Parts: sequence; structure tokens; C-alpha cells
Amino acid sequence: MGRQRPGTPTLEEVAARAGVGRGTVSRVVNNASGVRDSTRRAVQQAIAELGYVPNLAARSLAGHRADAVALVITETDWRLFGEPFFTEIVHAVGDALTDTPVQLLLTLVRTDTERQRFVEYARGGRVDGVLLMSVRAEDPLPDMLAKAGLPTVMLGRRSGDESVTYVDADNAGGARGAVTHLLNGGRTTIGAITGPLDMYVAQCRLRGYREALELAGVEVRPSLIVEGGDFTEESGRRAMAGLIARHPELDAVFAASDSMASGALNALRTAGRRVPQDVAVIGFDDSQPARPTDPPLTTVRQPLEEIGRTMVRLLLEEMEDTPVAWRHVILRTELVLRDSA
Amino acid sequence: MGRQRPGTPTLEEVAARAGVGRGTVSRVVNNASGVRDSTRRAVQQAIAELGYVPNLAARSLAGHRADAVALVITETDWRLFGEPFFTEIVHAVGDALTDTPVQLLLTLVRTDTERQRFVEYARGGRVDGVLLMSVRAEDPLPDMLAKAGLPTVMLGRRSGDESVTYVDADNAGGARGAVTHLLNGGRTTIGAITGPLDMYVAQCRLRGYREALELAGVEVRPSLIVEGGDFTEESGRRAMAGLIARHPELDAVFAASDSMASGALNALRTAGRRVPQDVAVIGFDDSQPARPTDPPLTTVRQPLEEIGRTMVRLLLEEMEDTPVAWRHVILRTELVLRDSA
DNA sequence: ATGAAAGCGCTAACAC
DNA sequence: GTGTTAGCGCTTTCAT
Repeated sequence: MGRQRPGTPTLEEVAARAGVGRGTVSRVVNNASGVRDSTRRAVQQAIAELGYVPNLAARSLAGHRADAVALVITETDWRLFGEPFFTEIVHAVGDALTDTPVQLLLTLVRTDTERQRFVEYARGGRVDGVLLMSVRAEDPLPDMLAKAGLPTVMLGRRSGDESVTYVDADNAGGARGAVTHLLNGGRTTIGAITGPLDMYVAQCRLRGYREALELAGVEVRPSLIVEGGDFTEESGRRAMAGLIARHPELDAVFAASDSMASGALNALRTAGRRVPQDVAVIGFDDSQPARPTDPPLTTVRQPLEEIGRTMVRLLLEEMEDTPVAWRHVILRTELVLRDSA
Repeated sequence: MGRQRPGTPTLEEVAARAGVGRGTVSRVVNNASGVRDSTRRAVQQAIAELGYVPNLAARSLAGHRADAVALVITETDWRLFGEPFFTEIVHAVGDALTDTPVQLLLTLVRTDTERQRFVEYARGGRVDGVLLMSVRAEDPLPDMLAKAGLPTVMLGRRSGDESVTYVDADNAGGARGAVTHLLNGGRTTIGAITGPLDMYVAQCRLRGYREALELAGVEVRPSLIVEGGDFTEESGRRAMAGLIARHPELDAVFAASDSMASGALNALRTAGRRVPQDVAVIGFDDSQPARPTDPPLTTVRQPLEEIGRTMVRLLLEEMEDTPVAWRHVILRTELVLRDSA
């Protein structure tokens, strides 16, 4: 292995060619102020002629920064790879970084080996900050990074009192709004298909469901609540099948993800129910514009673009030398009416 | 921005603590040979006590290597993000790197700005090599990297005489095999739904179709060949609709991607044909195990795992100081019979 | 086997 | 404004 070809011109050579000092060249390269325009031009020409490219290792070593941030993709995220959810967040993060000199690095962390290697990479100073997506509660990575003093921002939180900086959607509020909407529409028997309840996000969405009912003075009936093993369509289908069997009188359902909502929809159709005439379905949108084959279900939309942008903003702030207190941002969701539910 | 927290212990401090010289610590860290076992242990203890982590910028600067490679995701790839194709390649690459100290970095290159930034990143020596996926013919990136002398390996090639090192599936051979299989099965009127013919991969697959017919002494009829605008299902559907209208007697189709094959299948069903009884369909598999909703079509399978592994092998070899001639590897494909086509 | 020393190419602080 | 200089923390000869 041998990088940066031998023969790569250095700052020094540029300086010599332009007939100036190293410092001046450095100023030009980093376009700092305080350089006469004529000098600047001379240096720029020398740079062009020599095809000079700064050695980033040297810059990093001297400047104490890497001008790069990592977005970690855990095994959990991996399944999301295809999801519009994932894609949109990455896009948003990339966009937010466009006007900075910061390079975005996506890194896979699937095994302990990879986690270890990444931590050494990050602690070694190759990145100035880390973005984490969909972290599982037991994942030691956030704390490892925190202990190492690395600026870190998570998407979502692991529990109610998350210590690491995070950006999250208002899951409880979104769910509450959705269920309230159903109640206002005259629906009375509303089921809930939740995500795995060992995940905080699932707990929040279920809480929102409960709160809406309580606010409306409607009894919360445990038999109307079904926990899905995961957020998939199949899970939703199965949960719905159980629900409809137990409660044929059911006239609305809140599902904790749009995939589950799709599954629920299929189950309902199989059972001969019309949607939304007989039963209204609202999903909590995890993967945005549903696949073309999906029905236009009403969903609780997360502001993915804003989430990504906010994560970057927080991260950049933490990367400033000013030590910042832990921060938590919760962004509102939006109810998108796609049918007349 | 300020990385590697002030207060991070250095090699020097470890050396002091262990009562040895800097060089010795370096040897231990890189576990080089020629260190007495007792010394090694002493150093290791000092490292543990101090929580020492090597500064990668310094290592890079002194050692002329980054111990990292980039896998570039272009805008073109971006659509593939969800595809099993993409996922499997990335997985394979990650796996192939497991036993090395090399960190895999996925980088987005969607715009000129991002391309520029990435090139500076790479030329700046932050990575030792670059992996490229599904490069479009006009993309300047491969040549920019080549000019910079950066070890680069592409998945697929841009044309018949690609100069950059690449790993490709035997597209022509795969297509030839598929069509030969159809012929052997007694099918006589075989249509071809190609990809966009400005892409080399599409040309190769079409060529394979032609060759199979010629080898069998069957006339190649231009009206049986339809070019799709892209590799999508919709493209396949449209192409098939045209084909079946023009050639109702058609009894088999070769499609240049599995998505197109799915589209073709839908179009056939819409037209009232039974598959594979009336019309056999074989797709060239770009995205591996089709979605659950897809029919179990017979496909030409690409050895994705092997492709990824091979890419890494070539890249690592190019990264060795020994300058290597350009290399091209073409891997065989496999016909997977999923129905009785 | 191990210590000492010479850089790697850059930034930033300081002098002029 | 611009040149000079002292490191940044490590790898790698070269002595010993």
C-alpha cells in the first residue's frame, strides 16, 4: 500500500515556484484573508501548474480536524437500506453538508470486529463527528463514542432519558393526532397495531394512541392493542387478522408503521372489509411515499428532510470548540390525509 | 471543530510510562516482530492503562497509507440502494475486508460538488483505493482517479476496451446460455427486451441473445428486439406489450433484467397468456432473490458475492507497492431454473 | 532487541 | 501582507 504517489507536489514546492513563503500558500489554499490579490493569483497559478493537492493527513495532524463526519449504518439499519426512509435521511444529510468542506462517510457496522475498527477509526481522529441511525437499546456504540468525547448525534433515542444528543420525531404526538383524527371522524372502536415494545419508538407511538383515547374519554381496551414482532408488513397482516377476529365491530386501526398499515389493509380486504368505508387505517410512516403498489393510506408523516438537516446542524455545533450541553430536538409530525378515512 | 480530544495520550507518553523508547511502542502497536515478550507485555499494559489510541493522521503522514478504501455510490447507484444487488455487493465487500485493517467507507457522489470533494479527499490520501459501482459511460470519475494514480476497481465496464481495472459478470455468456436453454426447450420465436443500448452491459446481453440464435441457425429478427429505456419493471411491461402485439406467435422472451422480466410477465398475463406454458420468460438477474411478490422466474444469476470479493482482491493487489498491469476479470454466470420454462 | 533521530506536509503563532 | 518557525504524533532507518 502506498498512497499519495511519490512525486506529489507539496506546499513547499508551490511556495518555491510562486516565489513566496509556505505560510502564504497555506493562506491561499484555505482562502484565508490577508493576502494581496496579485500574490494570491500567483500562488493559484503555481498550484494549477503543479497540480498541487493538499495532503490531508498532514492537514489533519497540524490542524486537529479531519473535515469529515461518519454516518454509521448498523446491522439494524441495514434492512432499511432499501427503504425510502433511509434514503431520504442520507440524502438530507448529504445536502446539509453540501456547503461545508466536510466529507460524509457512510460506514457499515455489522459485527463486533467492525464496531471495534470503526471506533478506532473515529477515536483516531479520522472523523470529527458521528451520526447514528436507528440504534438499538443495547448497542454499546453511542456510549463508546460519548466516552471517547466524540461529537455524536443520534436519530431517535434509546429511552426516555437519552444522554446522547438526538433528533427525534414527535412519535407520541403524531400517534395522538392520528387517533384523534379517527375519533373526530366518528370512529369509535379503534385498534392499535404496535411495533416491538422493547423499542422506545414503539412505546411512544402506543402512548400517543392511549393519550388520544383518554383525552376523548374513551376507554383503552387492552384487547384492541396488538404488539407486532417487528415493523414489517407481514407483522401487520398477522396482527390485523387477530384483531379483526377478536373485534369484528372494529371500525378503525392505527398502525405503528406504514408497512404494518399495508399488512393490516391486506388482512382487512381478505376478511371482506372495505377500507376506509368499513374500517379506516392510519399508519405511522417510516418509509415515506409508499411503494406504488400500496394503497394511498393516510399516514403520520415524519419530516425526514428536516430531521437529517437538524442532525447535521447539531453535529456541526458540537464540533465547534465551544463545548455544548447535550441537546435533544423533537420535530413535529404531520398528518397526511390520503383517503377519506 | 477539534478532534482527538486534548489530553489524548501519545506514543511518547506510553513509551515513558513503559520505560521504553518510542520505536518500541510503535512496534508493539503494529505488532511487528523483534520485541522481547516481556517488553511487549509491559508496553501493552501501559497502553491499556493510558487508554492509548493511535493518531491516524500522524500514522498516515508518516506511513504513507490510510488503511481505508472508498466505495463510491454515484447517483446512478442511488436508485439501486434498495436493491438486493447493491446490498449484496456492499456486504461482500465488507466481508472481504474483515480480516484486514482496512476501513470501508461508502461515499455519496451525486453532484459535481460532491465529485470534486471526493476526488480531493481521495487524492489527499485519505483512502488507499477506490471501488466504483455501475459507472455511466460519461462519468469522468474513473479517469480522474486513474490520472491521479489512485488504485481503482470498477464493477462492470464502460465499454469493450475499458482501461480501468474491473470485475464484470459474463453478460454475453449468460444471455447466450439463457437463450440457448429456451431454444433447447423447443421455443422458436424468442423475443428480446434489452436495456438502454448506450450502456455496455445492455449491449453485451443483447449480443449474447444474438449469438445464441446464430449458433442455433435461427434467424435474428429485428422486430423481435425491443430496447427498454431503462432496466425497470415498467420498461419491461411496455416493451412486452409492444412485442406481443407485433408477434402474437411469440413463445419465449429474454429480458435484460429481472425487473424487466417481471414487467414482461405482467404484460403477458394482462394479454391473457399463461407463463411459462404459452410463453417462457427468462430474466437477467440484477437484483437477486426477487421480491416476494414476484413470480419465480428463471433467471441468469450473477455471482454477486464473488464479484465483491474479487473487486477487493484486485484492489488490495493494486495497493501493494508492486505496480500491476491493468486487470480485467469476468466471472461466469449461472442459469437458475425457477420454473419449468 | 531497542533507543535515538530524521522526517512526513501541513497549520498557526509570531516576527518583520 | 508575508516569511519564518515550531510543532502535530507517528514510522522508519540507523546505530548500538
